Amino acid sequence: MEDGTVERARPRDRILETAQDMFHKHGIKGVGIDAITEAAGTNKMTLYRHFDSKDDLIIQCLRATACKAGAMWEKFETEHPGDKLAQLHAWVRIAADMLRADGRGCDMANAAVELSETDHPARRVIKELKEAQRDRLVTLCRDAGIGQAELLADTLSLLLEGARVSVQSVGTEGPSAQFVRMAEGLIVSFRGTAAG
Amino acid sequence: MEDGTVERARPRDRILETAQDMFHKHGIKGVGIDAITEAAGTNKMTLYRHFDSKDDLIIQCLRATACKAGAMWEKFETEHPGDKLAQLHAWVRIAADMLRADGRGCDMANAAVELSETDHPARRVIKELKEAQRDRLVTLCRDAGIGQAELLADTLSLLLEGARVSVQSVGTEGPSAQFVRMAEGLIVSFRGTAAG
DNA sequence: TCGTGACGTTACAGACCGGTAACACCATAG
DNA sequence: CTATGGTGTTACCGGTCTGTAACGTCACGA
Repeated sequence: MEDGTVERARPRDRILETAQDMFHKHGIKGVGIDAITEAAGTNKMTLYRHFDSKDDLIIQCLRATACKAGAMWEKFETEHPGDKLAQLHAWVRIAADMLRADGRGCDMANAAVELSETDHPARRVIKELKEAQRDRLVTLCRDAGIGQAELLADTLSLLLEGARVSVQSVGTEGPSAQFVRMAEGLIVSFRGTAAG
Repeated sequence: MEDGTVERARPRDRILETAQDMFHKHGIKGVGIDAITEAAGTNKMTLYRHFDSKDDLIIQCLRATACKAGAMWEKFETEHPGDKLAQLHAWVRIAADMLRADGRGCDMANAAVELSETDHPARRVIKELKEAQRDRLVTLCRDAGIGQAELLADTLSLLLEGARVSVQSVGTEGPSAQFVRMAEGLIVSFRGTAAG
């Protein structure tokens, strides 16, 4: 038991991984259950034995993606232990790298756009995960000695969110190309007015 | 001829108006042709006599929406003739009002998220319209005497784009609530460093 | 050896989708 | 009166979608 080879994980894990990737690339409404199961090397029945519905799969995918993103935050701490300001700059750098490399936006934001029904079960999950994401950035800003930590965190959040959407509209050469300059300028500006 | 009553415009106009509204509220992939024609008080055949395909309808809707947005810019000029800085502040105020009232983001950005196929015919239209939008804001910033006009315009663009997405994820009480404070702060900051 | 549970296969239901064909209607212009 | 063009109606095509039923297979553990 428990061989857990990388190339042949359990069906549930393969489905989750494949669905995350395909939802990210093609959008939630742009990919069907059949396409996911085929790409995951399994079948529809097995998917529905592990997930109640497509909506359930969507939610599990969002949680899994958020979990991966959470791992990145731990890397900030290990690479710059104790230096919160360096971690904030690392956040900016990682964000800029994603902008350049990815071409698609944040999975949660994209899902919120696609799932316009106000009572869709995924919406509360999106809100929950996005708020947790915000709290972490606020805490980082505060620990980095920024006076108006909430305002800087929210501004950086909106800038990144906007940049990730802008990339999808006008590409990487558009306004998002200036993201690092904007973010670094804001950090400098907020550090200047720090209320220690 | 040309009675053009408001309550009973020509079918093509009714379809275009209804489609814009429904695409905006429910998303492009969330609305079918049948639903549009029924809401517009007409039928599918009439729609396909005026539009080549759903993709064509999407594109015409995007252009119509952009045209309406263009009318807003003329209002800036009539309400603050010659005073470009006042027009810039008016832009911020209008943007904030939309954030509070609308709940759904920019139609072009939403469409870019939904239509992930890189060769979708609407994508070049989205890019074209978004670039025109950016050019107008850059020009306004420059005419308002801002030194780094492009950088301010791009920053404001990303902030608004991000705010409109954030509203869909976490609602109007999230980071977008600080939009005015952020935008006004940026304008002040950029005016301070103006290179006349 | 036998049972059990996870997984695969096929087929299907029921709904919706975008798009088209054929035909009926009706106001207006000539 | 008649011709014409815009419109409405019905029915349909082929495809795709989520989700389910029934059955077969296979590994593993008791």
